[in-house]
Amino acid sequence: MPRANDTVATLLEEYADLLAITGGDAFRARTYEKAARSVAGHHADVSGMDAKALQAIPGVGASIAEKIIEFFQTGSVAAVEKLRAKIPAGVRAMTVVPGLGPRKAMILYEQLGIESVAGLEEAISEGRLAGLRGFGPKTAENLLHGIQLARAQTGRVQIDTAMAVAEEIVGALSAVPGCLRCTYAGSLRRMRETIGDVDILAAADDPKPLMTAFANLPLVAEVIVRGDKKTSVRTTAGLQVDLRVVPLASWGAALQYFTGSKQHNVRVREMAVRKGLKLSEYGLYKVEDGSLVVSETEEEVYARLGLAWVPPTLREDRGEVDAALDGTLPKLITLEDIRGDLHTHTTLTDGVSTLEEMLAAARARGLKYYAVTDHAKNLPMQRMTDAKMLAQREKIRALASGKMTVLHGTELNIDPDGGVDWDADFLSGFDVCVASVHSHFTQSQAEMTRRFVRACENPYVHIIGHPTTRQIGRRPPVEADWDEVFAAAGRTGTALEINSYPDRLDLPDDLILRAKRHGVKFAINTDSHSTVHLGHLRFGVAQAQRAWLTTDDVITAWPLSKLRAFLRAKPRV
DNA sequence: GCCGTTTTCGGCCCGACTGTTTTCAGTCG
Repeated sequence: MPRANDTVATLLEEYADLLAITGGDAFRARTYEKAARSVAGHHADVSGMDAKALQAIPGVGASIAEKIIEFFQTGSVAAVEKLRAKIPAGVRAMTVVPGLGPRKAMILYEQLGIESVAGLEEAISEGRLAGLRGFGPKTAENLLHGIQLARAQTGRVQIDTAMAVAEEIVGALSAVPGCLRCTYAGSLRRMRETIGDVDILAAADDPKPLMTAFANLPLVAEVIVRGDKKTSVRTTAGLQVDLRVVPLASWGAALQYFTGSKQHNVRVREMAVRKGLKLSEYGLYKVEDGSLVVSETEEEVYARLGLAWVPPTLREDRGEVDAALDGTLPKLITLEDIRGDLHTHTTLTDGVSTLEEMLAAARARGLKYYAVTDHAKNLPMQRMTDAKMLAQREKIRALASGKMTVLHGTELNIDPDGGVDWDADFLSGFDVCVASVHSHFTQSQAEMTRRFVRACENPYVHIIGHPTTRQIGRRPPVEADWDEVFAAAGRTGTALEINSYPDRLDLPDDLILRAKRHGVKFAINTDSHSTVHLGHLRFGVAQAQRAWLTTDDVITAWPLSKLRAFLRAKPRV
């Protein structure tokens, strides 16, 4: 089950959207949005909290606390149900289309009766929007483009969503009597950035109890197919999950087979054929007499083919089979190698956890160093000032103690020309500066490239944050000549971020690979806005693995002294 | 609806961009 806080946050978000669509007080809608973010980022579980405890959460007052309690007691909230009855779910769903907000969605519904993305697409192609106030030809064109963008994402979910489902199922099935082994495989084990469906693999002598337990899990909405070897279900959130049960003797071969990727497996099976062997999900066999060679562990299967065991994150047919053959697979960076985080926020800007809470949570995770990098002043909505920044620095210096070194930094805004928020004098006061693009996403490729190159050339910019600025499923990456940007980063000693946030994962793995060829170093950061986001680090590390990175490549895996030397080297550019 | 060493009422994250309008509404970060 999802975290109770996330369930509540989803409900509050929906209520905020419905308020906005029905044209209620905009500030009221925003209040619910804020409360949703705050609840999602709250460290303690809200289920079972009383009104007093709930109201201690910032942004939650008497009314929202009451609704949360009502939700846990009755399973629903009357106020939400009332608005749900007024507005078809499809109207809200239409606002996933970029450029279509609540006001326009409501106009489309009221004037034309449109209540789905498909209905909107049809209406546009039939020209039915013409004449509708506020919907000119350019708007229609932009909406069509937005629909394409939204559609490209359908059917895939963010990696954290899939992981939560998979870990819950593995946990539940592992407890079933007779279950000998259970784990997730497929694209989730390879840690692809989004997941189409979840593959669960289990080993048992008798698959029936596992299949029954699986089909009866609380998160299962529908059983799609049910058999002895395989059962497929759809979860209440619409995610397809396949369970395959194999004999323990086939475990290794099955795990290898169901982890994929398809292209990787094709390459591995070619190796088998050349050795007079045949590889299937049941094992590695001799072609001549059909006798079983090995099948119990993945390591054995790879070894018998003359290959080193290939980490799942590398299994994409990007040269890993050859590397496994001649023993040149990299020693991949792991979660345990990470020593620090250089991009995090607090309540001083848009975080929902205080400085003290963030530091305590980071310490609890055993980080050796941690940079607080709240937004800089040129992002107007953050209302940052020089005085606030300096006051935060004083506070950090006063709080700093113990085994974790706290660095004071900021997340600068790269303006359209490549400049940043402050002058050299003020910038020199920071221990570390991340610089990110937060506006003017649609510049030409040449302008965007120059913008990034100039930012790299700034002696006070140590890290470029979430370089492509994409938001998976919502906003495409900006267009730049990445090789030119990477060359500038390499030349100037500017690290590029691997942002671990599940809807960013930015740089993506293919661009990390390209950047590495230019000698670029990387910072795996969480961009945490709450203590619970610190756990996203695993997803950033996985993207780094997929790009073959080792600890040498990642500055946040370095000891503090080496990191400091890297940061100090920058102003001499 | 929330919140307060400016306020228990009256603000609230502010500004830019876009397409549409002929003075501005909606969307976005």
